[in-house]
Amino acid sequence: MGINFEQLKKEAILKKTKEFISKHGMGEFSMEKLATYCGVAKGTFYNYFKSKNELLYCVIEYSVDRVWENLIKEDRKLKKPEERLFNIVKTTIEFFKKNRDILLLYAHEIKMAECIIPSPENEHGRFISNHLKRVTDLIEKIISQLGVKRKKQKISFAIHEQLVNFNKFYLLNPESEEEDDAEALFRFILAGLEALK
Amino acid sequence: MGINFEQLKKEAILKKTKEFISKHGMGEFSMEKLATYCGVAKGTFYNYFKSKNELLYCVIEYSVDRVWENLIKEDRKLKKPEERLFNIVKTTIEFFKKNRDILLLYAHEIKMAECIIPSPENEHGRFISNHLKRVTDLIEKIISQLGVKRKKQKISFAIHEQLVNFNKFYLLNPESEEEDDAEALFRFILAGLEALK
Amino acid sequence: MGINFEQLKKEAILKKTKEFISKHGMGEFSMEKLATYCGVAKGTFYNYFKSKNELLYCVIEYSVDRVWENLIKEDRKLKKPEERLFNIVKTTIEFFKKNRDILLLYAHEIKMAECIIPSPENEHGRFISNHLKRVTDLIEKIISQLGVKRKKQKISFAIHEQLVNFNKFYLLNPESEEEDDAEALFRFILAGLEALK
Amino acid sequence: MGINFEQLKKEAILKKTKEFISKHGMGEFSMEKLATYCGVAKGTFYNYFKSKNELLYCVIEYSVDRVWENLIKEDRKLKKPEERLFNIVKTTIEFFKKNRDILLLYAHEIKMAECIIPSPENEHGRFISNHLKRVTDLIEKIISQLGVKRKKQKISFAIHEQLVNFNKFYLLNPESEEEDDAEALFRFILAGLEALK
DNA sequence: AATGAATGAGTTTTCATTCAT
DNA sequence: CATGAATGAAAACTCATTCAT
Repeated sequence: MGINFEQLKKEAILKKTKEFISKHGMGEFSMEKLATYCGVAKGTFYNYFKSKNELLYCVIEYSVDRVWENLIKEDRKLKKPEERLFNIVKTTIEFFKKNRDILLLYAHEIKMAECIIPSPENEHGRFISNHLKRVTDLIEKIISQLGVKRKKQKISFAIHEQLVNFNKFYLLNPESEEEDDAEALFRFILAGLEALK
Repeated sequence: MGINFEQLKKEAILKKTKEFISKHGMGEFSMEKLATYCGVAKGTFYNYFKSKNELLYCVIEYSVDRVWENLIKEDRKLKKPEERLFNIVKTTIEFFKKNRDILLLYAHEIKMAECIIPSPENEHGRFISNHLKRVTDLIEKIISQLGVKRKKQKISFAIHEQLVNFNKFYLLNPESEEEDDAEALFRFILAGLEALK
Repeated sequence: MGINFEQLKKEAILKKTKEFISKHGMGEFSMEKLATYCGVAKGTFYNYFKSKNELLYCVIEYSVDRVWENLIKEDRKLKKPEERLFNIVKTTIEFFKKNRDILLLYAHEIKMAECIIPSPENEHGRFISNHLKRVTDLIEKIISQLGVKRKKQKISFAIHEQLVNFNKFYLLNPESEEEDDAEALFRFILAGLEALK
Repeated sequence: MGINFEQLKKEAILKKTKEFISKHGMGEFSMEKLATYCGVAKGTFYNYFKSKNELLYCVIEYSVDRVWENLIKEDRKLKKPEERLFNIVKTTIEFFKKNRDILLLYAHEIKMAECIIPSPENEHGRFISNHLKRVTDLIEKIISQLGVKRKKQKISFAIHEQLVNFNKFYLLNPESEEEDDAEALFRFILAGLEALK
């Protein structure tokens, strides 16, 4: 059982692509420019991904899997619903804070999926849909434990959107990051949930 | 004081463009296809807008102004902060529910602005920034009235993102629209705010 | 009922393309070079033909239709099978002599159809098949009149191939063209047919 | 005097290439695909042939030499011109029937030579020209024996083209192969030749 | 000798924009 | 003003060939 070099190289490309988009934005993106940035030939990408779109889809899916990993690893160690909810708030905010390029990709994915709604007609659309589902399902279970009875699915969705999009605030106001933002948001959400029991 | 035909035609184009994007998505968008859809020649657009991007920026700005108009018209009639907050929740959700095409445009604007952060370097970026500011400022004032002291700007932003993005839920789950979603969200937010006093 | 400018322009492009291939061969062919040769922009071709392959298919079909027109126009005026056969021999040889570029295209079509056998799976393949059929059917009727009973379809095919490919001889031996080649071939074929009655 | 391994490998590659083209057609041909089909690495080909075109030229020349071998071996045993002519008709038709892939290559060679006329400017063009000449010269001698006086070169060429291209009929009509086609063609040609004495 | 990842020149194709009518 | 054919820059993609291992 040797090392999967193919996989390693794929991931190296995905990482560099993420980095490029993060630095220069999607408006600057082209296979040519990416090749120059990566210091490889254009054709090389096509040895690993069958088209530009496939490469971009993979970057998104790769990033999205990293978010989930971060989230679930900690969640598994926790029991109390309050702690689990706090973990989600904190981890999500932290993760996007450290990976702002993903935010851009997330946003752009909307365009690539050719619609804000991840289309169920293609594999990538289904991947994004499924990811959304696994995260909101997790939140749903937690708020269930907290005693929320009605509109659990909607509220889970609303909370998730809030966390994911909150990071835009840091992008717009780079100087205003504080340690206890996650805690404030957590208290805000927890109190809100109380009102829905 | 005659009729401003120029302006009328511009608005007719903006409306049709919004409609086209709403129906076919940005993935299908091209000046050619838009021309066919509008029943005019491609060149005509260039008599009213200096480029494709300007046209699209104008569509967004036109739509965004409609959101604000709806919001502020009702807000001016109200006094109590709870009522004003409820108006924002209700109006925003309702508006996007009725104008899902704007949601798509909003999303795509991210791409056009070539960055999720409305760039302060161009007029459109400034317009979007300013719009965001006027809405969050309004929310900030209201939650101030409600007694919130700390992190008012951030919380206003978080609430606004939640309302704007909540509509995605309807897009993903078309069958699940209910009358009292706005009320539930309002109660959730109001209770949350209490915790931050 | 005005002039069909679209059609006229299409035909002008087809003629020029034929000319280019005739002059420079398929090995030199590219949309770029063709554009330069025609004195128009690359993009122009795509306003009239949806892809490079469609353009090439159209050139062949256009040429092939010219062959048929030449053949059938005269055939309709004739009654005696000997006269009709002579017309086919003479017209085919003459036509290819005057339109050697078509010969090259005919040959290349083999490659484009991705097989020497015109594939029944695509429209172009069907067009070529049908053309082959209409010509050999015509020959078949004539040799029937001449009293041939057996293997009429095969013999018609063999005669047609001989006529179409005979022109290669002129290409290989440019100096050896003579007036009475058609007559000699006609006598050769006619006598051969006698033996198959 | 050891075994020429180099030559053995070259021939193994040529055989496999012929086979590949026969199975999948030139449209599917690429060095990559051929490598997979042969179970060797792309680079290997370049140890034996200096380019893709050289490889393909060699395949054609290899095949063409097999045709000639078949033809001449039997011819040497025969004396009567009728028998010799029948041998050519029969052997050519049989050979192409058994080696349809060559037909495809022959056809494609036209493209590679970048002209239907085998170009005298390169070695391959000269090879094809010479092959054509040795076959038509043989036919010319035979029809001379049969008493044909005029246009012997042209008639030889016409007969050869007819035999080579007759196989296309079998490709187009796979079900219609018969034992006595060669005989019918032979009688057709023989009778035709009588008329040219 | 064999390998196959990397290469990059060369192609096809798209589409916003212009401009003569 | 409206038109839409023509434009051509820019982008995606292919594949024969090379070369380090």
